[in-house]
Amino acid sequence: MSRAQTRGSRQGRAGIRDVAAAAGVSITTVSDALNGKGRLPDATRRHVREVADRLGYRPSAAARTLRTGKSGLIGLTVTTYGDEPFTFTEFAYFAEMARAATSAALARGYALVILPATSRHDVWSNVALDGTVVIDPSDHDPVVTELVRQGLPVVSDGRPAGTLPVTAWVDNDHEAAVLDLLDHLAAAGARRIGLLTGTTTDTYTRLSTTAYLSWCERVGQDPVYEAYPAHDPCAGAVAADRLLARPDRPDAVYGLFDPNGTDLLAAARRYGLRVPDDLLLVCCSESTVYAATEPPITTLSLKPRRIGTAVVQLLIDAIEGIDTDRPVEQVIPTELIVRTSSQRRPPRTTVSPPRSPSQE
Amino acid sequence: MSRAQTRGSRQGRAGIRDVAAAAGVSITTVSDALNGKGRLPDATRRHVREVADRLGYRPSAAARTLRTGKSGLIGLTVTTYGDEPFTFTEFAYFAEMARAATSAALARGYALVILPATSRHDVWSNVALDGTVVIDPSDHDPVVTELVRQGLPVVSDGRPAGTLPVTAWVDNDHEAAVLDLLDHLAAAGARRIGLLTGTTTDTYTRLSTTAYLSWCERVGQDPVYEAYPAHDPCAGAVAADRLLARPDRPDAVYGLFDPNGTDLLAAARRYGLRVPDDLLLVCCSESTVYAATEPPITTLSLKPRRIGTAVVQLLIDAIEGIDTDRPVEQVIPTELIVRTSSQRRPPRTTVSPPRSPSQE
DNA sequence: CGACCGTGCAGAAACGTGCCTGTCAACAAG
DNA sequence: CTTGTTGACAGGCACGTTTCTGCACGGTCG
Repeated sequence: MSRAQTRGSRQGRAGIRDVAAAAGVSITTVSDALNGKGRLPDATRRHVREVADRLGYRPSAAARTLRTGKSGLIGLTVTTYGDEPFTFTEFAYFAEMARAATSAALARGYALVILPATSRHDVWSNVALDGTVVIDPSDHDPVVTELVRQGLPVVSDGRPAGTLPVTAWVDNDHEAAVLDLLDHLAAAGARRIGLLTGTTTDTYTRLSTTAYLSWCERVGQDPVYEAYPAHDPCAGAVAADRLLARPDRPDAVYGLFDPNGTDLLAAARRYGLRVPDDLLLVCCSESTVYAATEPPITTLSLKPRRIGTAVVQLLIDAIEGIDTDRPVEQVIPTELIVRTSSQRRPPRTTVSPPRSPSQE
Repeated sequence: MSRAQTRGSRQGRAGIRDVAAAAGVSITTVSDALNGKGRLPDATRRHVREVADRLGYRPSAAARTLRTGKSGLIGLTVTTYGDEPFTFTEFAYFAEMARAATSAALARGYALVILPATSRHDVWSNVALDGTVVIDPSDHDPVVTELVRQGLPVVSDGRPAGTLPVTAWVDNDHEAAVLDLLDHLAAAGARRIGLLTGTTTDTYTRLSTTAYLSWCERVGQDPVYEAYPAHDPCAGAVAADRLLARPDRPDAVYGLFDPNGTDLLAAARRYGLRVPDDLLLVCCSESTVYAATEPPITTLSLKPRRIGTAVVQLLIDAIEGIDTDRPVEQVIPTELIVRTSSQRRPPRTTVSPPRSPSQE
């Protein structure tokens, strides 16, 4: 009795015991009634629900997690440069991808936790995750191997390098995208295509660059490229300038990173080059600003929304042990959004409209 | 003994019991040794740590949360339009703010959970939060009142409207910022300043608009503005067009939302207006693209990184019951980044350099 | 020499759920 | 009347920690 009083006078939230006592039933009945399990008459169910509502009862997430082993939390791990969680160059991509992932997770009753890969270990072990999404994991990522060792499903955005044992992955076909794009530029009249690339060794940069080199070899063009540390927003402008200052100046450029479009446009203005007449321009970006620049710039979209959605679906399937017919290795097609900057002879005077927000 | 065997042969992770058994000490000793509590000789501490490492022991976050009542998780709630977690117009702001908030939280041992305000209730109650950051809560936000009722600290980004009982808040002085900005335009020679604003009733839009109206009244100018639903990216371009098509066409425009800069620039081109000669332009944005547009556009920065950091610091202080000397109502100054678009007579030929990434 | 005290550790009670195992009544079939 | 069956609930254990309480022990002091 003194126990009951202690509980009853407890500060804060009401527990399942209080509900059981107030409803005149047992704890089991309350649990079953609220979770829709067991075999109870509807009258009891309604009664218990009503009492729970009246007391403002909210089940303890921690206790439920401890008991069931499922927390309903998914980690969203993003590679970091320096001490900031995500890098400048991937802003729009990450934002869109995270947005889609959050939506998809929420629709299936999960929430997303942002966890930088380089974060202190104590934070990682302090949150109970059901699984993790890893964006572009590095070669032998210690975080990934540790998670896999703990038996947690890990789905990566980006084909895992080496023998990284992820549960599933989703990626674009970066090589095909670059080859397509270079063909597009060549068809528009480009004779010497330059590349603005990064000095980092992540998969995206590596695959795109080798695709460029092999394309050059195939068509017999000397490669013309500049590499810079992609995490430094100022270095991009400098590298764009360097590329256009070369004696073997290209008449078309593809920039691998989001801000390269404005960087290259500014550099072209500085050298008095007209776009697209003197210089064709394409960059990889998710930003809508390139629809309204002067001139509008052709972009390669990696479809981050589809990737974010796919990654989360795969992860939750793995968590819940559902054997869907979804392949565990998915390749999402890219989309080349052709605008003025890559058309030497604009066949129409109309400008492609801004992308609809309700795209898939 | 059969118990011990059952435990020993358990699949998956090792528990604190296993560590205690392997180290030949009690559970208490293990807990104290790993958490740096109690009074133990260093030899015992080292021994226990070593055994724990050898077994790959990771304490269960759920059990710890259940016992201590602290989860180390902070909610990041963002208002939603439609079914997507965050809106288009706030992309750069939200991304920067979330990035800073994540960093600040991580530095103090917390992780962030993204939780849209309109999400289903079951997701909210399924995650154990120590507190929540709310971005721009609406008037009588039901989520906020519910959280406060549960005794959780809530810190809002944006001055809470009405009598919303938040623990603390951080905001810009939007009125002062707009007044300053309008003075800046007037000093640059603007005679009739127009406004591109939103139809929503959130605090930011409301305060900025009333500041504009009161400034107009003070200087005796007729207000010239167009409002549009800010969550629709296409509507912005249309509204920008409408504003410049008016018979009382303004010779300077301030756009409240991030994409308004490119929208207005495109509209000006359509009407053959030169910037800044025929039209002065300023918009509120965190995007770096406006440093490289033609011409570069003056922007008002709300300093989302400082806001994100401040919000998290206040929240964690409240969670941990620390009585700092930090004020619970903080006003962060805005920054007007003056570029060519708002200077009728460019005094220099140099263009302001892109902002350094290492700004505070 | 007994009372006292600080040290080093162990036992066990929570934390709040979910679920497995019973119990008890009612009822039908034999 | 006995026995099997089924519905409607109660009891109690387990999840893996943290932490309060307390025991044994050796040394010190009155």
